[in-house]
Amino acid sequence: MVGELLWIWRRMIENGIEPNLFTYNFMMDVLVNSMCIESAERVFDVMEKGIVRPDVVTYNIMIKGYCKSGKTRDAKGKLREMEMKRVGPDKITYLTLIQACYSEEDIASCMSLFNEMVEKRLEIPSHAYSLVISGLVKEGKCYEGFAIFDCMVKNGCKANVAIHTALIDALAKSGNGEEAMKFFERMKDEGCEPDDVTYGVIVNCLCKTGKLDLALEYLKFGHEKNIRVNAVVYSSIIDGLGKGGRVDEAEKLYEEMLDKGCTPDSYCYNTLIDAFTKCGKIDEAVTLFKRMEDVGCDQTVYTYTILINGLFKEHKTDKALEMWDMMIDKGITPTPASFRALSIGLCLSGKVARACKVLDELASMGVIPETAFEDMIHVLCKAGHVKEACELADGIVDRDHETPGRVRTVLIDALRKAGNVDLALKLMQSQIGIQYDRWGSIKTRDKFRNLFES
DNA sequence: TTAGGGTTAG
Repeated sequence: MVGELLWIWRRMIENGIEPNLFTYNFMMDVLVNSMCIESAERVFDVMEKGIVRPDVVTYNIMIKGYCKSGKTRDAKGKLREMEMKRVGPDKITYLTLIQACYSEEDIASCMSLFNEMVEKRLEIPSHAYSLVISGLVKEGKCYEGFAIFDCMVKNGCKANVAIHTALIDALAKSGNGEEAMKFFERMKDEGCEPDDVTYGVIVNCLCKTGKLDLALEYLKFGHEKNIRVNAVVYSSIIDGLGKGGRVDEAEKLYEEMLDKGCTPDSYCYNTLIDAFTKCGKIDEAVTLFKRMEDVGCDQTVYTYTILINGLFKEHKTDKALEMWDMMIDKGITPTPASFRALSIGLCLSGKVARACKVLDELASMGVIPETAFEDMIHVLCKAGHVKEACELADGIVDRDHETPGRVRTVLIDALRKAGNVDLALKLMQSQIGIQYDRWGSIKTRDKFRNLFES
């Protein structure tokens, strides 16, 4: 398409036909949609130097191009350029930019762009409200989200199903389950028809607040009313059932899901695997893990974390380590939570050194789980392996991972939380771990493990 | 001629 267009374009120029604004913009849009951003930039430059100057549409297309290629900064620069060249940005300019900032989770920029729209008295499309409200509530700013919602209603803009859904979800997540249900009723009263995503949010809210049977009723209702029941609805209920110890029902629901032709996603598999590991059905969990691979469903860092936790719970240390290695081999980046699962399991099975080795390997990969040592020290103290905790603390300082003062604080806290108040006090009163000279550098350092000798 | 949403897990 682009090649043919360029050919025609060249013929036009050769025959002395000067493209008009419409042709230029059309050309720019084709280039941008084909991700030929640099070519679009060149056309833009030609226009700027020629007779047919870029108008608001040309700018909007260029901004779209920058946003599509992740160059949000350039896109914002183009907006300022428009203002300098006195080409007034319109609602499409702002909406394109707000969308890009929203995708990058830069809600502060969404807000300031939105405010500019308000100041310029531009017509605000419902989608702009949608993005700003969703962005605010995602950041936990429920109150601010509702303020924009009220302002939207005042301006005569009707809230659509997405805005209502985002607000219901925000209420549910901030612990106002009842308010969420009230808002759901209000939405229906106002003639806004809930869709499958709204039901997903409602069902999830019910599951999280322990109203599982009500969630199951909604599922039944959905089937009766022929509402599309999506994988999220199933995952939420399967998770709720699993966490409530109703694993057989969770499994049945998974089968129902398959019967109804709803494809389980990785969330769904993970929740069911989690349910299996929690009730000791580790073999079933591993079977499901293998099935994910067979059906081409991505095994994520969550899948591995759940299984590593489950395998350690069943004292299958080698299998858990195998799972960890498999994850690394597949190029899946471990998260602090996944390392926590591994390190806790290893520490509790007496393999503290192995956990430290994995931690060093992670550091060489550039992955540093921030609370790793703290977690390990806490878990060792909690299990009564205080001597190992102290040895680990020494190891941490020896490897220059942390300062003696910081490790000392962590150890005191861990001892206190584990109920070992005597040792915590002893450590507080002693000089172990921290001996500084008068310039503030470490003079000599006593080992934490000496806590047992004095 | 250009823009377009919200939900789920360790």
